[in-house]
Amino acid sequence: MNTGGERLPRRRDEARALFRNAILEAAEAVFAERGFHGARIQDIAEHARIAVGTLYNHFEHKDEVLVALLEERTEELLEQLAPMPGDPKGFSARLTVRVARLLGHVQRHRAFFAIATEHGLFASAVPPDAPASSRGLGRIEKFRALFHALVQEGVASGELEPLAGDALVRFFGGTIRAFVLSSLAPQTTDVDEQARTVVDLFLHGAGRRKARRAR
Amino acid sequence: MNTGGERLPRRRDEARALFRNAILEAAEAVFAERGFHGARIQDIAEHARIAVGTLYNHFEHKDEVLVALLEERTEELLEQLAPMPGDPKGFSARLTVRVARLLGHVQRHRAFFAIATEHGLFASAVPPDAPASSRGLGRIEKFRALFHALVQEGVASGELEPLAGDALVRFFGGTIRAFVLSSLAPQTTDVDEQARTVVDLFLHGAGRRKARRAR
Amino acid sequence: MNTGGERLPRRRDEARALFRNAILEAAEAVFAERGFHGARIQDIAEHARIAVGTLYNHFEHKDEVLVALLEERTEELLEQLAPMPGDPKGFSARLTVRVARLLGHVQRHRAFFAIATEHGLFASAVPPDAPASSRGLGRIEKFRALFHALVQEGVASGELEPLAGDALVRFFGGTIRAFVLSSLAPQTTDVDEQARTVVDLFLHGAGRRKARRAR
Amino acid sequence: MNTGGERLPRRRDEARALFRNAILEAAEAVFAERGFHGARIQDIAEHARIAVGTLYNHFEHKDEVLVALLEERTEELLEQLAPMPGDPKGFSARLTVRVARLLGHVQRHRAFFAIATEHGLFASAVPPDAPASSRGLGRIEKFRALFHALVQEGVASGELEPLAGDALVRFFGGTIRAFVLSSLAPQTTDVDEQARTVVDLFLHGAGRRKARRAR
DNA sequence: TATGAATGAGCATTCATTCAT
DNA sequence: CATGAATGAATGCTCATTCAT
Repeated sequence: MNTGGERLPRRRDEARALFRNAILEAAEAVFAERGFHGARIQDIAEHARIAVGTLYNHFEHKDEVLVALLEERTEELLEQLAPMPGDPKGFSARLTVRVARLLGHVQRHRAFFAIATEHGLFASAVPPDAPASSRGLGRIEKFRALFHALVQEGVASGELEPLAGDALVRFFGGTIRAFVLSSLAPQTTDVDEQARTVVDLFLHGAGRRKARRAR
Repeated sequence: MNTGGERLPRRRDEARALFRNAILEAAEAVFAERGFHGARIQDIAEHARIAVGTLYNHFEHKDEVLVALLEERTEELLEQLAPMPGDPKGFSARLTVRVARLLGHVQRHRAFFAIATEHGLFASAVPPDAPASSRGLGRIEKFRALFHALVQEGVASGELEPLAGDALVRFFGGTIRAFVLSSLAPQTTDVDEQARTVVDLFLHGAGRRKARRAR
Repeated sequence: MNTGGERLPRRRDEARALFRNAILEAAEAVFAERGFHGARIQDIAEHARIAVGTLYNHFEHKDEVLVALLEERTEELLEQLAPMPGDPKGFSARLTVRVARLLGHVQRHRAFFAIATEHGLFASAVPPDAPASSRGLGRIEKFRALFHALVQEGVASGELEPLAGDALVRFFGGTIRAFVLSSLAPQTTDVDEQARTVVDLFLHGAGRRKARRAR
Repeated sequence: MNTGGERLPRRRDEARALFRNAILEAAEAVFAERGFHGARIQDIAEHARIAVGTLYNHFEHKDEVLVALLEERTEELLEQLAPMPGDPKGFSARLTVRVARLLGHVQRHRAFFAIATEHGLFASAVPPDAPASSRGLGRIEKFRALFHALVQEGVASGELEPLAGDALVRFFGGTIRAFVLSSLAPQTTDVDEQARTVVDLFLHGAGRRKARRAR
């Protein structure tokens, strides 16, 4: 049974979502090509095949477009780290598949993440007063929270050394980031292989091991 | 022998260096306060107590100021990683004191490095076409080269696992970066303690260890 | 006889009038608060609780709303100057009560007249090419005509000096305007007292009088 | 004797004044032709044969240009009302020549005063919050003050009836304004004749006089 | 006829860069 | 060389108006 009263609002919302999406995709492309400051609102609008005014019906400021885009892609990125049905059981194996998923997602949105890293995707240590950054903090926090949860998981499972402060969290973030950056390079790399390296290094470090079986 | 011919040029060069320095310091302050795009050439010139035109006698473009500044501070940063007379002998101990020096330097130039990290201090993976970045590559390369050398040192000493590719280099960079970022936060942190953590994590990872002596 | 054919149109007209009125009242409020250029069509529509499109079903341009509003309030203003049943007989007494009515009306629509005076309520001497003003002339003319009639009345009654040209008309207008402006100030003023002053000054000027009875 | 130390600053100031003047004159022309809101900064700059940026080196905002212009012309207008060497002695005769000067000045800057009257030259009763108006108040006040002084002069000389409040001041203002407006009309009018009428009406009103000698 | 989202021309303002002094 | 005023291209954003529903 179709309740007519809902149909119109739903259509409207769908339309809004379509626009919003088109704008964000256009923005992703233009930002990736020209960088944030080089991207003109005009360009984004044209790329989305809408008028400038229309864009401004959906976003108040240019900043807001970038923030929304970061938000959106971040959310997706975080989803890659979430557990999924077929994931293996052991902590390190689980971690490996998750990291592989994350690296894969980054590679698929390579161009965008390249500029996103410059706009505080992972961390802008001392955020400027810009309004964009205010919401940005929330974004960073989500990362930190998820990393934190992952680390706790490892500590709980006994596979991670309980370390004071958030050193482990930062360490994990830094390790991930280092490999995310290399994922951005144009040459295709084996994501699974990379993920294994990430997790191995994260767990055992770069130090020489006496006897080591399969890694 | 008349050294007059040399004296004047030397004076001139000294004067040029003074100007250049004043400009870079002013730029550091203004960039730190307003970010690169928020900093007007005018502001920098005023802060350096010179005229805009004078600034343009020393730098061709605004970009160039940023690049020169990154170059300068990077150079200093790299110097912190170089071996120094009183440094201990063992690889990990040597590494620790070097990392401590680096973190200390970052803390001293906190405000600047905060914005520098956003402008590819450590790595901008897919550099945009901006002229600034073209020279930037050289800067990144210096880092990579130094990190590479450090890692080789460790491998040679037998304390680092020889890993294919530049994974170790990236891993080291990522680990450093993670802690550099936290150095940028306003609270004073114990640099030596941090350095120990960095090196320990770098060497042994976050995994649980059976028996561990002093870290 | 079936009046149905008339009923509907009448209803329609009533509806139109309701809309028109709501719009004009909303416009009065918004113009008063933000001035003509500061008032967005959107604001007016919202204030009238209708959609922008609806407003455009009743007025072709933004200008037209202002003009209609001026027209409407002007008409009312002119009505205050018209003779009314209980008015006294002598010219100056008649004039006084009329002026008192006018000042009272202005005070009641204070906010609007404040901006109206800036948009040629009384006179925009050299009208710009704006379409708004073209009809505006008619409005000014109505004033002039009414003032003219009043002056003629006075001349006919022998109480006004017959002066060449429209000097008297302008003089009367200027005098009225001076006191209208002060009526716009927020402090409540005694309208009757003001009207007496207006008429007295208009009739006898500001010059010193030898012996003067009750004014 | 030429003091070199002063020459340069003086030149600079002269240059500034020249620019400022050119801008104001251009603005007068463009405002007069298109009205304030119709005048684009671009137009004004072009008319002054300078670049837009240059205009902004002399005025912060578009508003400021209008305000400065009003200020400037107002000042000149007020100067017309000031006593001058050859002026006659008696109050009314003195007043007449002053008013004639004022009307003459208005006629010479006809186009500008036409739009100025719409922007609060004489009085904007309830000033909007616009920054432009804040200084505007000072301008109005100068008028009021001068009118007030003139009126006091008349009262002191015994030729004006001492009236409570500022009624006389407003009355004078209104009378002047009425004739200023008609001065704005394109037909050339005899300024002296008009001035006589203004003063006569101001002094004796429009009422019928028994016996009247020379006016 | 009411609606309100889409439209895009229009404009103030900024700021890197130049160049006459 | 130092100076700093002049330059004008570039761009974010507004808002009256249209029109498909």
